Amino acid sequence: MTDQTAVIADDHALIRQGLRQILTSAGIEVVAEASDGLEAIAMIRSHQPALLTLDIAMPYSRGIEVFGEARRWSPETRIIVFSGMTSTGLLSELASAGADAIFLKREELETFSEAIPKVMSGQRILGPGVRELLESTSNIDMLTARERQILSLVAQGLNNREIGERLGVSAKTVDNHRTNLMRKVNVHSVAELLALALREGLLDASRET
Amino acid sequence: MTDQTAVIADDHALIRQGLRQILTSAGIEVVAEASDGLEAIAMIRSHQPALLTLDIAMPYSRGIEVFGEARRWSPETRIIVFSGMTSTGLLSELASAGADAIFLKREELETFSEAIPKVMSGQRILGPGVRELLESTSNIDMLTARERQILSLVAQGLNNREIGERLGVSAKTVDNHRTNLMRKVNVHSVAELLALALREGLLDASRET
DNA sequence: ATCTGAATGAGGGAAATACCTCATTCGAGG
DNA sequence: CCTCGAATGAGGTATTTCCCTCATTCAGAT
Repeated sequence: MTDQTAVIADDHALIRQGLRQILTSAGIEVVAEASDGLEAIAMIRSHQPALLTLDIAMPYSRGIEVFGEARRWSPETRIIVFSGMTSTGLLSELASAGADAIFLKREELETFSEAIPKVMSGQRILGPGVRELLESTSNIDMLTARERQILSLVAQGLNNREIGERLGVSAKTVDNHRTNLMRKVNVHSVAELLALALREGLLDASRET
Repeated sequence: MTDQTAVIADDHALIRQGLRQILTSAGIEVVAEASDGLEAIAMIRSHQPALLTLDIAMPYSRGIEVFGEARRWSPETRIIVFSGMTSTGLLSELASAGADAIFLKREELETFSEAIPKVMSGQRILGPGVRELLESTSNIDMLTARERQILSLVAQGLNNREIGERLGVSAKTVDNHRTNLMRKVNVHSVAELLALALREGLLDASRET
């Protein structure tokens, strides 16, 4: 485990290419690449690399779970998480779940390359963009888990009745959660709510996989 | 202009890294990189490269304009457009505006590297993902300009009255436009509408620059 | 010259949302 | 033990959305 091996997990080939380049230059051997969560877990399990670069493509779904699985199957592996989104909720979840480094994809190249040896030697790194986001205390991250879940379903176009069915609660309960969460973030219509969620990156904007 | 030079325009350093690698391997010299639209135009004007790889980051705003400007200032430059979004509207606009190649960022690496010499020799290429999207006749691109405008305002969280005020028409007119556009895309609530708009990349999902 | 599509506006009704109060349960923490 | 937050659910009302029909104007196409 003291060897310099890495697995890259990202659904964009172009990003993988960039990362491979950076890692190789840093003297790290890229032993496998994965383009989805399942593949990533498989690669982690079989290679037990010293480093994993993990793209959290979709918030509140598999991304964070892939992280957890990776940790579970290869606890010694340092994990660098890349996020395209800017969800403070997800970011802080990752931070407290023990990600060794978190970066936004939009960070500068130097940020990555400088961070790599530090991470390998055990330091924890947050990209500048991530640090900024985590410090900006939007009232958005005081939503409860249930409220976030409902927000996500609202954003998928479901109405209260449908959400209630999906979650196994009454439409009225959903209505209440909605009222509460809307008061918290201070908006007054679905449109405003989704506009905010979109702005804050709570939602996943057009995702495959 | 028969030399093998290229300019890369993309706001993600990681993607630029990947592209630079590919272009260099194809025997093309990357003479400049740009991380925003303005910079891109400046680079195009001063370098007049044989090739431009252009990231259309945001739909319906500067992306398509950057394309037009690039064409204007350097008509001989072949332009490869990369899109992260999947807006058929934007894609077909680009296609008819004469982009030499259009790819989704999620395409396979080979797709890019194989396409480069072809584009340099004058062929026009559409990535498989793009081709697929353009062929899937989504009724989304039969929205009128006014309807798109209203969709955009709805997505900003405004209600009918506010949109009416902003556009100088009655709330009832806005209501009618909404009804029409919702019928066209076959959705039945703001939430559904925005979910679809988001999915189709009609909106700009949290953008910096 | 006519026709079609786009934008404008209205009336009206069914449905959903927004939001208030109130109540119960349950688990975590002081 | 007891309080408090979170989740559940209900009653009730005002507002808004959704969507139907209908009408006028105007520009561009046939």
